[in-house]
Amino acid sequence: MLAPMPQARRAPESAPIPKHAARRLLAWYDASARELPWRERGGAPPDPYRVWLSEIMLQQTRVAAVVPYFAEFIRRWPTVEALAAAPLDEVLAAWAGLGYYARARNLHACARRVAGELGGKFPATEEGLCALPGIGPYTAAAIAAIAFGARAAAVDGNVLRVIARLFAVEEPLPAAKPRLAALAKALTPATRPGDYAQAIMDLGATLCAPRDPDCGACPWRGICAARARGIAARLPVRAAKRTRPIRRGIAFWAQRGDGAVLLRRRPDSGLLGGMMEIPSTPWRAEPWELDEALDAAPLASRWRLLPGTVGHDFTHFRLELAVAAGRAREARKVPGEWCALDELSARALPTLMRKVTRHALASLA
DNA sequence: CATCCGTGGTC
DNA sequence: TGACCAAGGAT
Repeated sequence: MLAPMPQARRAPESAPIPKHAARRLLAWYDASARELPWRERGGAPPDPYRVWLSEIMLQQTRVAAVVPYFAEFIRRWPTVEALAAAPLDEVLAAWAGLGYYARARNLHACARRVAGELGGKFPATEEGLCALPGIGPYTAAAIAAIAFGARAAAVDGNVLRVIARLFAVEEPLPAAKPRLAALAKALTPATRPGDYAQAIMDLGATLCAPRDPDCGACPWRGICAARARGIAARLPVRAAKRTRPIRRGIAFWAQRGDGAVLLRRRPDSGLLGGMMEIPSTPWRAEPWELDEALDAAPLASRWRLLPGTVGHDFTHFRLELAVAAGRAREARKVPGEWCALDELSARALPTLMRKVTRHALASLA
């Protein structure tokens, strides 16, 4: 029987770590760093509250989308104690439009933990941070490095891409993540780890972009294995995704004589958890007939289907929502709550429901 | 590990 | 226009 051949593949621990890579990146960062509201200038010590808030908002969300939300949150709740004292519903309403609403619920829960049992102080270690709601491995490392100067490697999507290219790792994600994370950690310097964490993410967000990377301007152009082999643009390799199914439903736009609209609160967990909505049928693959949908209507009325539909793409499915309009003749008790039209903007309505509102108002105008 | 969570930008 | 994907976390 033949003995198995030894693997020719290099173990990750033995991959050569380029000398001075971190120093070179930091020099590039010092010369090119963008000015962002949560970034300290002039060597002022970072405020862990601001670092934490920005990192939660930046999860799977672009800088441009976060900037106005960060400013508004800091204006309304300048400290973790202020945020902890706010009603959850106000926090959800302020978060509306930013997406991934579990982040807002966890944000609030985390603020209460820190302001309460932790005496207003965020933990300074990755382990301590990771135990808090809404803080996972990436965010814990980012806060530990940026706010507390710990030598922690914050490995996000940008870093995975940069490292995959730097070492020309062709193994597909997500299987390659542990290897890439180990390489990222080995590359992290003991000096200025917070600036380094932001620098490598900045590199991924600007020059080392997913497509058409600007390798000629990269501080690592001389040491990048993928660039040397001409394969930078097609790394990292990702496993194929499946196509999104379509779900359909009918939303019920119920208006009272005074113009108020009927809203309903969604369950605390799951899709759009804790947010407000226009009541609707369940969402399913098969289209609905209006007659059949009336079983799910929040009240009896002469419902009529408005022309057109509202389309919205979630991560794992596309939703096509028709809208039925009806009048509530009496002020009798119905499930949910009535909301005046000019107060809708202040409610915790996710983007999908704002689309429904816009659609209904345009059709009825 | 796979799946579920929003939204907006980009080509 | 459809597909990709972004400073991820919870389950």
